[in-house]
Amino acid sequence: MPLTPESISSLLPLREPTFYILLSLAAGEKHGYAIIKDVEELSQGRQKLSTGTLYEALARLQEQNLIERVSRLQWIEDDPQEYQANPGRPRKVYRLTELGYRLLNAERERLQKLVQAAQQRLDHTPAR
Amino acid sequence: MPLTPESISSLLPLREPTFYILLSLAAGEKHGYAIIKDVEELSQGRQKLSTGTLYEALARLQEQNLIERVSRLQWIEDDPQEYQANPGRPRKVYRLTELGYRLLNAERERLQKLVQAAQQRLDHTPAR
DNA sequence: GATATATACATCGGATACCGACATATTACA
DNA sequence: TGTAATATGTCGGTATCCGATGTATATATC
Repeated sequence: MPLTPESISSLLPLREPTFYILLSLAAGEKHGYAIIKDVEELSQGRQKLSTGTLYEALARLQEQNLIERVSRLQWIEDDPQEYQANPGRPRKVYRLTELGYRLLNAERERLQKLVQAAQQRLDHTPAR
Repeated sequence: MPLTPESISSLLPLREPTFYILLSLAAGEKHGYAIIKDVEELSQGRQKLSTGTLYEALARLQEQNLIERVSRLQWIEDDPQEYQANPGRPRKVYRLTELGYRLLNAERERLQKLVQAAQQRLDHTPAR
């Protein structure tokens, strides 16, 4: 059952891998395996997605209407050169939905407030 | 088995409720129920800890050597006025350990970087 | 044409933390 | 005696993560 825009905050907080997956897709549509590599780079090696985490998350996010499949398989419409440079199993490409963008932004804001609150507490507390 | 300082990063990321519990204790030692109320205020109503979450987390964090019991029950050494103003079941008071402080700081730094990375991505991405 | 290699997708079982519901303990006060 | 307030503790269900394992498609090499 797809979610309505109203229920955004009920999906927060996102767990780390999920947040990174959405963040990766915010920069442009990608297929699963590319997300794994992008997230590792984006996080400077801190977040290595396991395939289990990734593909389960993609299925879940799709069901929640936060991401959607780009209809065609990527390699089908690639030109031959591009195709030869990217052999292998056909790819499934995903992109953020409008709702996905909003969720990602909501989570970013939430994290920002959290960090600020933590900053305050820790700064105003005598070092120990 | 208590953890060594070296293993700090293996405990990250913390989940939201756990982070708030440690953050609450960073401002001074507290008993469990007080943490629940403090976190609700600290998070401006966003994080309401269930008792299940709280007391399970306290047991876990203690085992991990991130927090420790203050030896006495609080009400025993309270002066009578204070005692009469705080009736009820005896309290168990906790405080952060040195390791707990370091973990909390590590997590705050990690979150800060995450927020920055997200900020960059979302700012450099065409609005949609 | 068999085998190896690289890319990519998918599923499964175990582990962990969260959560709401429920139960219990201590004291004051009517 | 019983009710309210404060506080701690336990249990079963659930969601997500994660590593291990398996499968699919194509190229290259022998």
